[in-house]
Amino acid sequence: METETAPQWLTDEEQCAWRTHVEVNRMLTYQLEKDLQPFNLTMNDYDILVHLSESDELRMRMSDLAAATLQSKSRLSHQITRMENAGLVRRENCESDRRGLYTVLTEEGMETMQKVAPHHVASVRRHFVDLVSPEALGELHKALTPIAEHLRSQRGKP
Amino acid sequence: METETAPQWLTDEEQCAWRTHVEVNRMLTYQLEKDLQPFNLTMNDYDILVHLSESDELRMRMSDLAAATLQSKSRLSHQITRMENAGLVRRENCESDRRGLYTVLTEEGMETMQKVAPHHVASVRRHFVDLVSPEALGELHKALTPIAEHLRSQRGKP
DNA sequence: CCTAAGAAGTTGAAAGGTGAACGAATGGTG
DNA sequence: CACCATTCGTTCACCTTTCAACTTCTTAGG
Repeated sequence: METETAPQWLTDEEQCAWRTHVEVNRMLTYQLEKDLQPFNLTMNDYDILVHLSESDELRMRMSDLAAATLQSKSRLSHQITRMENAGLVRRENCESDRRGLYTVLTEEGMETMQKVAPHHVASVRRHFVDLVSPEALGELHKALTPIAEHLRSQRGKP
Repeated sequence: METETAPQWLTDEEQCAWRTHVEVNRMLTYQLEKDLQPFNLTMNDYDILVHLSESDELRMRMSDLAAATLQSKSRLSHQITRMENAGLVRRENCESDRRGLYTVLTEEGMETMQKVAPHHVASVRRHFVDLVSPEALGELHKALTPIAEHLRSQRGKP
């Protein structure tokens, strides 16, 4: 039995909006990454530092950190090894679950964070936030919210 | 001489909007990539097929394709080698500039494109376009346009 | 012309990412 | 308690991306 349906192509407006969105993301990622380079950090590094610095006791379980930063355990494991070698974080055993580990922000990691954050924020302003009015930013946020919710609900489905 | 300035942190609204934007992008990329997997294509592959299929004579110079898809020449070269092995494209010499090469869409590449496109479009609808009203999509587009322009103007600066 | 500067693309090694398989530890169930 | 499914995090083999070096060709200037 055929269940073929005529494809529901995008209208011109939809296509334009979609392509702009994709393009902005790629270029934005590129710029932010570039602005972090002088500090020898990637966005991935930075993201992890942010999560740790905002968490209780400056530490997070590997799994939680992987979920929070939307990456696989495998990738995070490699990533943390690199950051450990760079002195930004340190692994620490978990008392309550001996399979588990904490990633802990080191003093040096914290200092790096504090040094870099203003530059990164400036970069986000320069390439994104300050380019649109607060109202437009609000609209943007409102438009993206249902999408974010949908995508969160999809995570790890068939 | 100190040129230190108090960092201009993001307001709560700005931060929320920004974080949502980043999160949407990561999750969306993940989903779209996943929806292409059954066809043995990555978004990078697909993007290249789209560019070729929309270009004159179904062919583009390597450099132009690299610029259009926002990747380095080196990366594109490896990428095209893989796609060539998969039979989707073929390299062809350029008469007018003997340093140059064309990437040409093959018959098989075209067929793949036609087979996959409806699914990909459906995926874009399901995870993005259809989740917001046409008005909201318009607002989103309007908000992103100045950002896109700014970023285009930044490409390859110091 | 001839030459030097530079553009087009490729290459190979090193770094980063992926996914399956693994050992260790946990926790619910009979 | 003993079992087995499940979770935690790492590791291995394999693939992709990056970066710098390189070849070949073009082009602008003397």
